[in-house]
Amino acid sequence: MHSSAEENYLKAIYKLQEANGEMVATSALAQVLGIHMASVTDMLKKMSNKKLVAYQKSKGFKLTEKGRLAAISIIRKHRLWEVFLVDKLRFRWDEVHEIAEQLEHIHSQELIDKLDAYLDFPKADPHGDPIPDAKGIFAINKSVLLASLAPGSQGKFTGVTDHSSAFLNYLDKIGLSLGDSVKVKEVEEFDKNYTLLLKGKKSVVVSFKVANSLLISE
Amino acid sequence: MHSSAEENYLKAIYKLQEANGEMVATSALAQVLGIHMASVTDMLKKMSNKKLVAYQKSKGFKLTEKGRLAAISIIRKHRLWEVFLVDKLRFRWDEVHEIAEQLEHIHSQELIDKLDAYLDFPKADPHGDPIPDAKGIFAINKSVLLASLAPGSQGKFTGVTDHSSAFLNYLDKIGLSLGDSVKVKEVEEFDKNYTLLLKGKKSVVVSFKVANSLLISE
DNA sequence: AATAAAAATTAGGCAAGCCTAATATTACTG
DNA sequence: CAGTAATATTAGGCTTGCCTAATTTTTATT
Repeated sequence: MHSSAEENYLKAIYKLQEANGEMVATSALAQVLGIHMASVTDMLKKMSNKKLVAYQKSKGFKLTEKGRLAAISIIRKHRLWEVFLVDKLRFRWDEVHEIAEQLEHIHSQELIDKLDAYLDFPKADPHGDPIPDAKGIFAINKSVLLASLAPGSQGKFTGVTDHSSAFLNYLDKIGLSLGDSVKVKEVEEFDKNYTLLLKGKKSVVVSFKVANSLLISE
Repeated sequence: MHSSAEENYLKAIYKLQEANGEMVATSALAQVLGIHMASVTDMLKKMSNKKLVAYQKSKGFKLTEKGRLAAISIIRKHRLWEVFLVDKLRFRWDEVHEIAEQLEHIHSQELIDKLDAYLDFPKADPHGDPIPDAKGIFAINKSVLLASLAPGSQGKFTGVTDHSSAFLNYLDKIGLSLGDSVKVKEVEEFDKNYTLLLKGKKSVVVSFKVANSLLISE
């Protein structure tokens, strides 16, 4: 079994690879984990010996298949626990991340399988992030960033890329919830502000920063 | 916040004090934690500095009030998680201990309070062990060991002192469940075997070892 | 290409928690 | 009460996962 530290590395590398392509840099990892580069070098040497990551000198490193499967398993746990916290324990969607960060490190295959069944095999967590099944397969997610849409396009709001409390609370405040239909009414050239039409009625203006953190499907 | 290691010490010391009176010996703790005495000495020095335990040289040590409260909080978490695993996730009562050993170290007061409410404020875990409330108060438990009862006495089976899978499976096998009424029909002088009458009908013969692990109330 | 800046690694250290071996203390027993 | 056994403690070490400081390698800039 892997240590919590290793699991956090695996998860972070997985997410960096997803976001920025194949190879991941020591510095990028150090930044997202909030630790120093020397420590990352250290750890990656160990994880490389365990065949969880593969080096390519002066190109960075990436997960091996073994590492990828381990990472997905952790992500699965994290997201299932988030569903539990919101659906069953009635936490708000902006409160669950830190607790799930702890729960994801509980080691028990049977626990996570039973939790999955208890939650009725959810396909996405409270932030719209897809939950891989027991075999590590994601129900395909073809969402795009709202910021990539042209005026006139519309779709369904199905996820966020910023999981901070501040951002999630802002969405609550402007009345935007997962599943809502969203239409891009106008994009202001000058400041890149987006004017959106929510659920076919309310209109709100959001910054590029916000538009770039919203995932739209369909 | 305390480390998992510290929490395990706190819990173990609490249980030893409960079982054997005031002072706890280094050797006893080393034995139940499965680590060496020198390590225990080490750790207790640190925990003593943190005012979690109080030394009395050559008499052993015991929990301070601060330590006692911390221990009870961990026990509360452990037992609530056990209820969750059995009542909600449908684990068997002999499967939950190891998983709860991990879950008990999750740090979030809000989580445990919401879990408590979700489970409808249970007073005992699946093994009959009392669950302290949020203030650390136990609903009083006046159970006695079945092995201390004279022939003819009867009561309700409300708990166990042995939480091993082997023992719990044995109870399942002989058909003894929490809440059942039990009458001591006979105690054999020679080998200390107990003949019990379960639920007023079935009669079973159990060893002293078993009788000494069953808690009877009422 | 020379130089500066950025990225990565190496070397040496530290705290937590464990270990073994050696020593000291306390308790038990004849 | 001496001698042994049981208990405890000290001393020195190890691994994990982090740190700082120094150095090397790579990349970017002129």
